[in-house]
Amino acid sequence: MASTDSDPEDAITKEEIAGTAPAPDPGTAGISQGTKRNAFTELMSPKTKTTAKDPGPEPKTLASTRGALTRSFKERDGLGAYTHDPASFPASRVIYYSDDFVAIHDLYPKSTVHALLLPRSPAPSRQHPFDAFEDPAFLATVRAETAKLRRLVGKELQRRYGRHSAREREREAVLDGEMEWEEGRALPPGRDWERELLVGVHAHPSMNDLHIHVLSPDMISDCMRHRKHYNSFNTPFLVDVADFPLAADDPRRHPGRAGYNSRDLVCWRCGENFGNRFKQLKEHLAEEFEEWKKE
Amino acid sequence: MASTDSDPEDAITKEEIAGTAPAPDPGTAGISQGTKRNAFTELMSPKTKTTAKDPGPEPKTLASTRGALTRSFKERDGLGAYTHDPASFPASRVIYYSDDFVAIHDLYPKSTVHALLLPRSPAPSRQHPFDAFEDPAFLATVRAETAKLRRLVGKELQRRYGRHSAREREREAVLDGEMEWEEGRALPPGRDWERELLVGVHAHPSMNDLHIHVLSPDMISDCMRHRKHYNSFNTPFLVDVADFPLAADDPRRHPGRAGYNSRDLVCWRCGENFGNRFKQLKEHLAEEFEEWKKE
DNA sequence: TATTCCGATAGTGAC
DNA sequence: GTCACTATCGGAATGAG
Ligand SMILES: Nc1ncnc2c1ncn2[C@@H]1O[C@H](COP(=O)(O)O)[C@@H](O)[C@H]1O
Ligand SMILES: Nc1ncnc2c1ncn2[C@@H]1O[C@H](COP(=O)(O)O)[C@@H](O)[C@H]1O
Ligand SMILES: [Zn+2]
Ligand SMILES: [Zn+2]
Repeated sequence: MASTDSDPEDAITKEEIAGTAPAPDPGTAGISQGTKRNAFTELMSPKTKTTAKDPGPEPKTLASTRGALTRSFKERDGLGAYTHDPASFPASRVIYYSDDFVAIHDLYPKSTVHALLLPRSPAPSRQHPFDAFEDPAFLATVRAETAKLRRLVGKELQRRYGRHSAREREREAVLDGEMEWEEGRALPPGRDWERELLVGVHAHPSMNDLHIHVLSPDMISDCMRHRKHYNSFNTPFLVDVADFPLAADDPRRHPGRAGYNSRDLVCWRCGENFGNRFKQLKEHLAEEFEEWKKE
Repeated sequence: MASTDSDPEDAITKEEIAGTAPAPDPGTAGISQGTKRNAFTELMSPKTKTTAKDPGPEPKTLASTRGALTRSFKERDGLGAYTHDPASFPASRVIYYSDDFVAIHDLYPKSTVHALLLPRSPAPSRQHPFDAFEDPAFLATVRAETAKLRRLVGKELQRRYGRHSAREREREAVLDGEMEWEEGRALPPGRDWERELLVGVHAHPSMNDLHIHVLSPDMISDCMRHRKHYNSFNTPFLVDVADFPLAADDPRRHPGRAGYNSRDLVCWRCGENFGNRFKQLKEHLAEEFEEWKKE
């Protein structure tokens, strides 16, 4: 039961990444590909009591950033800080950035891995995603960048949970010569972590700056606190980037009318219906998480 | 601010009434009429952490009583213990009893003084009050006994709050010769505490044994905890004993349909509407209580 | 369908 | 509309050298 210091599921500490300037190469910046640890680890989860060293979801940090920008970031404008000045954030928060995009770790992750892709173009950033994605050129660049971030998040899941995975271990065993394998036959592919990721936008975002969610399907997080959190990622309220542009009569254009957020709670993995019993769903999800890792 | 040991608003301790057997005379038993203190004082209020000396609203006491009776008192039958064996309770709980009635202090009082009258006749005791009161003879005896308890409770209010009351002090001043008063003119009557008491039954009782509430209108109590508590004494859900027998089409026969218990919270004294804001109502009631005592 | 705090509402179990 | 416990649901504020 005791986890070791090098447990890949552990979050690294702030100190361990201190001084690491965000790398300019958007493809790999913030990811130490050959090492066990990388920037895809999170700060201490929010709302747990803040320590002296780590003030948690930092109103202080945002406030100080704001001073430099002569601009006020209200509650729902919090993501603007990242696109305005990505360099001011530690690598534990900003995964990478370029002139056009910033990728970050969600400050209130709803799964064990939860990243956001933030386009930096001011105009579409202020639009509703359904409107912004009407522009085919913009949609294309977002899709391409989302694919990149998706690969990174997939690799992070592999790094964290690969050792639990039956498929990954099979591949490893063949590679290490520990398992019989027909000469010339293709290697076992290992697990396709990317395929299971949730990638999309909320039908009615609360944060004003355009952002695309890229997250593990596990829904394991202390920040997952109520029904709307869960349903926003496990109903049509989450609109896959692949689904754009939306038809004019797509019901997801009226998420309130469709009532996605008030649906019964249903396990994403086995379909069990939990009604309103959020806490029981959470306990069930913890069990599903263990099984899921083993696939 | 510091209260003295003899503050008439204080509850007396269990020790002070220890060994006091309930007096057989239902008219005055449990009330020490000539003294400052009497049995109209309450045990430590429930749900505050129980001490070793006073276990609070005593599941222990009821459980041990049950053993002697070879009978199980479930949650909603808790009042049966008093009519079955009133002598087994301390005078701080049982105000008085006779062959036909037991008067007790409500274990979860919803006002500073809150008594219950329990008829001991088994048949009507198990009926809904609306049905039991269809019997004119029974209703007459209940009315007479309720009038007695009402007088006792009125006297208790006078004992507790009389020193704050302008009308009581006026009378006292005349009696003491401290105030000019025309020769032969009737004395100032003092305050009619009885008149303000709430006396009645709940349109849909939760406790199975027939009981009549007799309580101060102040609604000041730690046991007053939610909207239904308050509305059950401050809407037509409380049916005055004087209103019986009820007409066949009286809307109070269908309290759920009438929605009394889900009404907005309205101050009993000034009529201010607090909507759903129970806590604010409670704070307001504390202020009203101070003013009310001064009347 | 931002978080957080606080409080009102709702379901359960009570031997 | 018993109590007591837990959990769910609901509104309001969120900034201010
Ligand atoms: N200051 C912040 N930094 C990073 N992520 C945030 C911040 N504030 C909110 N979020 C996340 O932004 C997302 C906004 O969700 P939505 O607007 O519903 O698509 C949520 O997942 C939040 O956890
Ligand atoms: N064990 C008990 N001893 C004395 N009073 C009780 C007991 N249990 C409940 N009560 C009171 O009985 C009353 C029942 O209210 P109702 O049935 O709505 O008329 C409430 O005022 C309770 O506080
Ligand atoms: Zn499941
Ligand atoms: Zn008032």
